[in-house]
Amino acid sequence: MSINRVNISGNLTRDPELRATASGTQVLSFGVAVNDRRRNPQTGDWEDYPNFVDCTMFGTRAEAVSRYLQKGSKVAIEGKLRYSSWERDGQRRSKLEVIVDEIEFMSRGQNQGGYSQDGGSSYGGGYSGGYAAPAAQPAPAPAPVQAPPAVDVYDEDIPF
Amino acid sequence: MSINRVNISGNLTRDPELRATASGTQVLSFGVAVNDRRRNPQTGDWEDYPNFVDCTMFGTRAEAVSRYLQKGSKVAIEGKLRYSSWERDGQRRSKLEVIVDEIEFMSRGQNQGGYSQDGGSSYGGGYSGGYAAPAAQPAPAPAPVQAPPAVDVYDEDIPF
Amino acid sequence: MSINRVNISGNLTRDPELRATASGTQVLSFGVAVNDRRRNPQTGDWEDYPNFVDCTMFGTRAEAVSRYLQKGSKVAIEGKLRYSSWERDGQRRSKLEVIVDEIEFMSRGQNQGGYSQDGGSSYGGGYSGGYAAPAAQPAPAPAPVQAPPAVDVYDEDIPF
Amino acid sequence: MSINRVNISGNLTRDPELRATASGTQVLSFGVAVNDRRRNPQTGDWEDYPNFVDCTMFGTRAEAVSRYLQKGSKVAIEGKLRYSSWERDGQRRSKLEVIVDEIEFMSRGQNQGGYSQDGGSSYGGGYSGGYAAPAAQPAPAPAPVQAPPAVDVYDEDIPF
DNA sequence: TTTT
DNA sequence: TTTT
Repeated sequence: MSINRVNISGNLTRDPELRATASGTQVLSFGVAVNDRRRNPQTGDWEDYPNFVDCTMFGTRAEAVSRYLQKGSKVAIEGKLRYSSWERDGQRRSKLEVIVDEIEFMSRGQNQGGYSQDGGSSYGGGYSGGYAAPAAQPAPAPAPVQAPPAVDVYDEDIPF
Repeated sequence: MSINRVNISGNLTRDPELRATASGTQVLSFGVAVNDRRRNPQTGDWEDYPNFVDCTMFGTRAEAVSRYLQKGSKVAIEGKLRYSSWERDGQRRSKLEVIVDEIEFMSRGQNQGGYSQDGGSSYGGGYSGGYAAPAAQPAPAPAPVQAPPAVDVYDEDIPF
Repeated sequence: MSINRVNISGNLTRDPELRATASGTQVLSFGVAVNDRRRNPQTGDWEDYPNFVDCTMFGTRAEAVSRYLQKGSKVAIEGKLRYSSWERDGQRRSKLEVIVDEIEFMSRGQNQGGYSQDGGSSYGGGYSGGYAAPAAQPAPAPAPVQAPPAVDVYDEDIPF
Repeated sequence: MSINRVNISGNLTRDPELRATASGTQVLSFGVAVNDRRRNPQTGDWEDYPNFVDCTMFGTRAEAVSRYLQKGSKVAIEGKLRYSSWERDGQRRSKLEVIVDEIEFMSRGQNQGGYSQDGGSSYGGGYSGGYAAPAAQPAPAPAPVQAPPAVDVYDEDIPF
């Protein structure tokens, strides 16, 4: 009954892969980049140092979740550390990964459009709950628009 | 040297309030509703049971963060539990709240528009990083749009 | 599917209470003091500021766990925040507590040895595993003994 | 501004190693075995499956902490995941480890007293606080004593 | 092997 | 490379 708890947030580094064990358990694998915002000592600029974390999710939710994730999706994850080791070419190898207990969708992922707006309504197609349209269900093409003003934030030296 | 760690996600239940202590430290207060998705035993429907958590954030980041938050904003928070007690009308009162160490923006909140799109580009003005336009900086009114198809998810009995 | 996670460590502020719901579910209640070690601005001494956290544990483990806990026991706990509210004397009251998912025993509790000494050794009696004899299995009264040499630590200004 | 949080408990798999960077920062390295208690599907017995986690701690506390730890010591740790990668023999290698923010001592470790007795008490020497005598300050050999009754716990099928 |  |  050790304590073994991980909470991370970040972006998928690749599309998730879904497979099944011999006994039929669904297994979803994906990588998450958990960024550390640090100032580069040379340039003085804020930079993201990624921590690449392999994640695995089991069970019926694995299949369901897989439809909402793709490379670039932002997620918050709760899970446990799991160590495994094996031998390759006479060399001992090991890895530490995260077994996912909970996952929350923080973006609607690539190509999922839909951040659409109703003229003036308070919540334009707002994203407000951890749910998202399946990646497979494309939204109608939205109108052109500029990139979000994230730069402002850097200008203000606020590296949350 | 105790362990004291909280990780929660949820939506602001009210606009945040910014004040300062006598010594000038900024203090930001807000409430977060952390929903438990449970099936209603009566109806069999999935329902959200809210856990209302008071949050307090100190320091220079408090002021910066305040500009990105409003009622309804979705956030992920990391912090510590803090207990306080006082007397009112001869009655002992106490509360448990969360002192915020980290906060991540998961939505662009109410009235922050801006999820604008570039016709066909992969990421329509997407929200992709925990940054958002200040609430005080209104976006031009966007075109009307349907609500997101969150219902699909319920239809499939997937209560993440 | 919000994130809702708490990890704390501390000492029981009272003996745990075990009861059962109408439907027979076991419910264990106890308080935990999670100490913040801070320097007193007046005296400059390290002092413990307690955060009193109410904890509740459900299910068959509740009964099992109850036998290992008593006032003073040190524990590490993993759980979730749960909010509840009610009315008393026409006044709205609410509380935030921790629903326990995991508990780890960090001490053998009160009356179970009492900082006793073997002639001269600095610390009579190791503790090394997270398990302990049930509180219900009383140990013979130990001999009086001095306080533990925790002072050494303070002498070195190490306030973990 | 990502969330990156780890809470684990377990035993040191080796004595910690203290070194310093070129710039003089202290660095403490140690391994922690975080056990999963699972039933062996073959035998039906409860068994510990270890997750080996490398931990690194920086700064002045690293040196202080090193004196309280040794192989076998039980600790609770709070920290962050950190990824690093390098090349060896033309092969890309990487690792995921935990950067320690907080550490709490849960045992007095191996060779630090050893279940010694004060005349008659069952368990000589309580442990109640997260502090311990430095490893460097050896205790006189304690009297023989029975093993702790951890077996009781297994007998009752309670695998906390 | 890598995301924003 | 491994702890209890």
